[in-house]
Amino acid sequence: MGDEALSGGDTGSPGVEEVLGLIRAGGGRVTSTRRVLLEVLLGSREHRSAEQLAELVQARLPEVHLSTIYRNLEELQRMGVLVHTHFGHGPATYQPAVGAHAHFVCEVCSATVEVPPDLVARLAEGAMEHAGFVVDPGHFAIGGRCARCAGDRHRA
Amino acid sequence: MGDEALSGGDTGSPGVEEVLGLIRAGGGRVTSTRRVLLEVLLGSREHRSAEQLAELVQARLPEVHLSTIYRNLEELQRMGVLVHTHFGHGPATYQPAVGAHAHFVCEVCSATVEVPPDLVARLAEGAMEHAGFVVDPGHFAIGGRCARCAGDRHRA
DNA sequence: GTGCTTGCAAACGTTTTGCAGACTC
DNA sequence: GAGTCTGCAAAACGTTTGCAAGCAC
Repeated sequence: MGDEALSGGDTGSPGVEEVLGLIRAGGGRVTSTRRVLLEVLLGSREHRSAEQLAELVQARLPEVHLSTIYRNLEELQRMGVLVHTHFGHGPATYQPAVGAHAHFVCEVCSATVEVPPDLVARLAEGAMEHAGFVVDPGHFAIGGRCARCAGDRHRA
Repeated sequence: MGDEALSGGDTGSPGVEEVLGLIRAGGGRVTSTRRVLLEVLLGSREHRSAEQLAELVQARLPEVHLSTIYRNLEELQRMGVLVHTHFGHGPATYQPAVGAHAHFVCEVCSATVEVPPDLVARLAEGAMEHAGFVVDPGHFAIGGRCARCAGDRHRA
């Protein structure tokens, strides 16, 4: 597919129609599955699993199959519209590439907290200095315990 | 047999016999599978997948089954002897809890680089200040591109 | 009409689980 | 002997793939 910039001149996430236009420009077809998936996906900044996305799409298009969701997610990632993150166990989660953040994820209660950008920046800077490593801020989750669960020691 | 002399392990990694003693003290049985698994596991600081560990154990005890490895790894984690890490795709990897580090993992070539302790410390400090979040330094891998792969941009 | 996309089913790799027999204590 | 641990088989889980029919262009 093309490697053109996504933005149509605005500052936020690309719109559904923009992405569909890119797909068409690259020789792809615009299907209702793709339109609905993009609406669901770009409509929020939440990260969602493939299965959750399938359910949301199926609310409007009951025939859509999970494997179709996976295939479209893969292509949207190739296009740079989405990124996915692995939260320890459980399924990968997908979110729009624009505005993707790193996350802390609680290993006890699974709560997630966005990592503040300056912390990520400091880590990325250190990684570069130490090892020439370019950190991908949208693609990792950092495990630990959230404030609540860290407070409860052993509740035996 | 083991060629290491690990004793009174309060500063270094616990020795095989120490852990076996703990198992026995908890009502567990000392089996040859457990002894060999511990020797393989504590004998290096490398992180290895369950399947790799199974192969290493099977070199000495060919009958050992993968599911037995998983069950023992799970128990050793409950005991705090081991931790596991998820490296994006692929299987989880296991390493001794003592001396566990965070890792950068290259998303292109899969190379791993240890994250320097002071960087982890700074991140952990920031996480605590920002959200009261207690980072678990042994349980996450940070994606990105290593120096070599970051140099090659798009080789289109 | 061309050929990209889809639904379905089946395979995949990793991890977990149920069970009867083997073993440690 | 009692209770833990093991091998085996099979399932569970998230994800990928092969194929023929369906749809956008």
